[in-house]
Amino acid sequence: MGRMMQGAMEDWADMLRAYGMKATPQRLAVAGRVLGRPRHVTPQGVLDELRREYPALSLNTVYQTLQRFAAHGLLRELEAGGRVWFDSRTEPHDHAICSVCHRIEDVLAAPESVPPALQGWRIESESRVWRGVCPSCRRAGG
Amino acid sequence: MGRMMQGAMEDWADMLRAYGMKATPQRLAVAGRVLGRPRHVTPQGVLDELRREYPALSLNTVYQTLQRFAAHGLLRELEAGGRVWFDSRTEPHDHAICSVCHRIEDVLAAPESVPPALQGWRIESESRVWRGVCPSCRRAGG
DNA sequence: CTCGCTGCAAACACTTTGCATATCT
DNA sequence: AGATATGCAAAGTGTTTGCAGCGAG
Repeated sequence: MGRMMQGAMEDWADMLRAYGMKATPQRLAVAGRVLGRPRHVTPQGVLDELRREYPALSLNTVYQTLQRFAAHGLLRELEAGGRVWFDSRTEPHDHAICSVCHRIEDVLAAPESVPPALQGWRIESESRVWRGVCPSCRRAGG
Repeated sequence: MGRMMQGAMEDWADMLRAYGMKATPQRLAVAGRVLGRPRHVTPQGVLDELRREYPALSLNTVYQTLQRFAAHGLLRELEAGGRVWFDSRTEPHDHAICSVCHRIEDVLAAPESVPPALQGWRIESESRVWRGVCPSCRRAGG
C-alpha cells in the first residue's frame, strides 16, 4: 500500500460515507490500522495499538466498528483460540494457526468442491484451518 | 451400539483404568453418555443431560472429564459459536454447522493434501468447516 | 492410607448491552 | 437540528482456578 497516510485517511472517510457510515475519527483510526493490508486483528489488539493516539477510544467502539466493517464485507470474521479475529483479506482463502505464538497466517490454497455429503444444505461459507507450529517458532525450538 | 448398559459401563471402567484414570461414577456417567456413538456435545449440555441422574454433578467435573478424554484421543475438541465442543468421532472428518439450529454435523469427505504454502510448518491438525443452513432448517423455512 | 477427583464458589477472559453525552452531516 | 456514534460501566457467557473434603485403588 503505497498511499500516503493523509490520502488514505481521506479515502477511508469517503468509503465510510459511501457505505452509509459516519466518518468519525475513531472509525478512521480503525480503518487506517486494519484495512488496506492483510492483517488479523482482535478488538483488544486494535485498541492497544490505537490507545496511544486515541486515549479515550473504547473497546466497545472498536468492537462495533470492526463488526460494522465485517457486515459490509470489508473484513472477514473468524474465531480461534476462544477469541474473535477480523481478517482484512477479503478474497477467499484459508488459515494456519501457530500453536506456539498463536498468530494466524493466510494460506492461499486452491479451492475445492463441496462434498456430496452436503447435498441439501445452503452453504454460506467454507473454511479450512491448519494448526501446528510455524517455521519461526520451530526454529526457536518449538 | 447394541451393548447393554451395564456391560458398556463395565467396559468404560476398564478403559478408564487402562488410561490411568480412576473410574469414578461421574466419569462413567459422562463416558456412557458421550463415548461410543457419534455425538457433538458441550460441557454444559452434558451436565444438563446428567443432572437428573447425578444431581450433585458439577460443571467443573464435566469440563475436566471431557478434557481428559480429549487428551487421550477419545474425543476431539473443537470450537464453534464461541463454545467448546467435544466430538466423539475420532476418525478424521470435517464438520458442517447450521447457522439456524447451531447443530454440528459430521462430513465424511475425502482427505486432501496439505498445500505447499505450509512448507516449514509442523502440522498438528487440519479442519474444514462449512457453515450454512441444514436441510431440515431449510424445510422449516430457513 | 494415599493420591487423585469432586463440588462449590470465586476468579477470569471475552463479548454484549444500556444509556447519557458528544459528534457527524 | 436530527440521527447516529461514543464512552463508561454493568451485565452476560463461557471457561478456569483454588481448595477442603471425599472416594477409588
